[in-house]
Amino acid sequence: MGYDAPVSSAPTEEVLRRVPLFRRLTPVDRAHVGAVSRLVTFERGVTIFAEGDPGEMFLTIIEGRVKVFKSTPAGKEIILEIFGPGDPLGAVVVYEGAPFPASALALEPTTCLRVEQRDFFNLLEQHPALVRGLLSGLTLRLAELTRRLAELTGARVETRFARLFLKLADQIGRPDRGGVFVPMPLSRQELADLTGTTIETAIRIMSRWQKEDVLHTEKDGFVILDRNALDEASAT
Amino acid sequence: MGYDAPVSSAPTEEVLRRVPLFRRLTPVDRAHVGAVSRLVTFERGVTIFAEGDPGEMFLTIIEGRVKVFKSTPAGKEIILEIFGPGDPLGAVVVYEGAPFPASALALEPTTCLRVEQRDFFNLLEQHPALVRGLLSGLTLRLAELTRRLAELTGARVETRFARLFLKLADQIGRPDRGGVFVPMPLSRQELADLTGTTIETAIRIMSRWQKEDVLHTEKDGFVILDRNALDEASAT
DNA sequence: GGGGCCGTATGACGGCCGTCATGGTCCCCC
DNA sequence: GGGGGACCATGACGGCCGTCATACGGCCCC
Repeated sequence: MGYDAPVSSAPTEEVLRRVPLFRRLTPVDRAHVGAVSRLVTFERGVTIFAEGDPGEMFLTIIEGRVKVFKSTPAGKEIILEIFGPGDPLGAVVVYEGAPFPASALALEPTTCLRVEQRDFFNLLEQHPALVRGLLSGLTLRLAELTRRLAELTGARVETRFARLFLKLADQIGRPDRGGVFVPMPLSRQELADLTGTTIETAIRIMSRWQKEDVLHTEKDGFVILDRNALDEASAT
Repeated sequence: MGYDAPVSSAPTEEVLRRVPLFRRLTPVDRAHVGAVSRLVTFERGVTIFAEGDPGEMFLTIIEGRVKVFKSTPAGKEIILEIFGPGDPLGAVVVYEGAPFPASALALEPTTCLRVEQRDFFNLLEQHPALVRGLLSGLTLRLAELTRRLAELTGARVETRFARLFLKLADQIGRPDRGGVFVPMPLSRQELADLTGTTIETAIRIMSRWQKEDVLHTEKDGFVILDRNALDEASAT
């Protein structure tokens, strides 16, 4: 097996059951899915697909974290989403011919389930019920993007930071280390890309919050110590 | 027929043929669509649906212009799209239970074809091919939104204005009045909402361009006189 | 005609934040 | 140990642009 290409192997039934889109299929139908799908792995820092690439595959994250981002006309990059296990990648291009509108990069060692576009189409025809899940996912994605769009406008950077951490806290936070621990390590640059600002501004805000014991940065994530302060900042 | 409710009537075969999603159906199948759809009209300034409303219908614009917008947490509004004849409204909520993520308002006297959500679902089951069109539309919408998101970030307001007018020129502009005429009247406030800025800044930019003969505002639209200047500003 | 409202227009002011520059710390690798 | 790179940090400066205030013309309607 080559080491310059992603490692590829057949998925087990147990793995398929963990993919939301395929969960409701009968075991027999899942076997059909398994026959046309492969497990692929990506090392940290590897580009999974790039903006403009032809959308010829459908991926679902099994393990790991992936950032989906887009470059601005000025050359900076803005992070659209950070996806984790169970999230689909490339559902956007399920109909033929459309190129990926954004790029995806593995933030951690990542394993994905890959289905070629043609096979995926056949699956959809055999199982129209899958379409419901796809539409549902696209819809949620659209709603989330419109929300982000509204947020980016006019709000101060600090406000956007506060909202970002509040969202992370609600999604994956858990009580620990004297506050709410968010187990997602992000560099200052990535925080800047998530909020649409520069690294210097990101550093300034994070430094101040560190000093004021609002939010501490740790090796493996962040600890929110003063949620009230974030609520206040997010309201401004 | 009540005057406090939108006027409603049955669509003709000719109207149905003008809806992209139904164009490829056989006349017989279109008759089925016609049986469950109604033509509704909205006067200028009327809210077609509001953010948070339950998504219980699917609309397609037959005639008129509609702005789809979302309010920011600060209470301002940002225009996501301006739709015209043939464009779908509410395709976002085709699966049950999701509320509209944005509001829609008629910019002109507008006629739409309305299909109730339940009927629309039945249509999809009978004609799986329609799903392809829906997925396609949602995908394009997503790509457009990600593009807007990338554009909004970091770019100067004047740059966003230039890009907006260049896009309008490419989409609906035609040579006339000594330049490229864009037949879409938009108030300064609407320009501000489209670019995510304030009305004062919008006025300042438009006034300067008016003086410099880059872009003239007229009753029924805009005339682009110096496309080079816009190209230059959009590159900054 | 006058009053009110809407859209447009213009100026003053100030602050957020982007840009540039510098430096520190940690880690890897030669 | 030294060099280099990645990431974090801090200060100075300046300009874009948001906010506030004011004014003017057009239109509707009493």
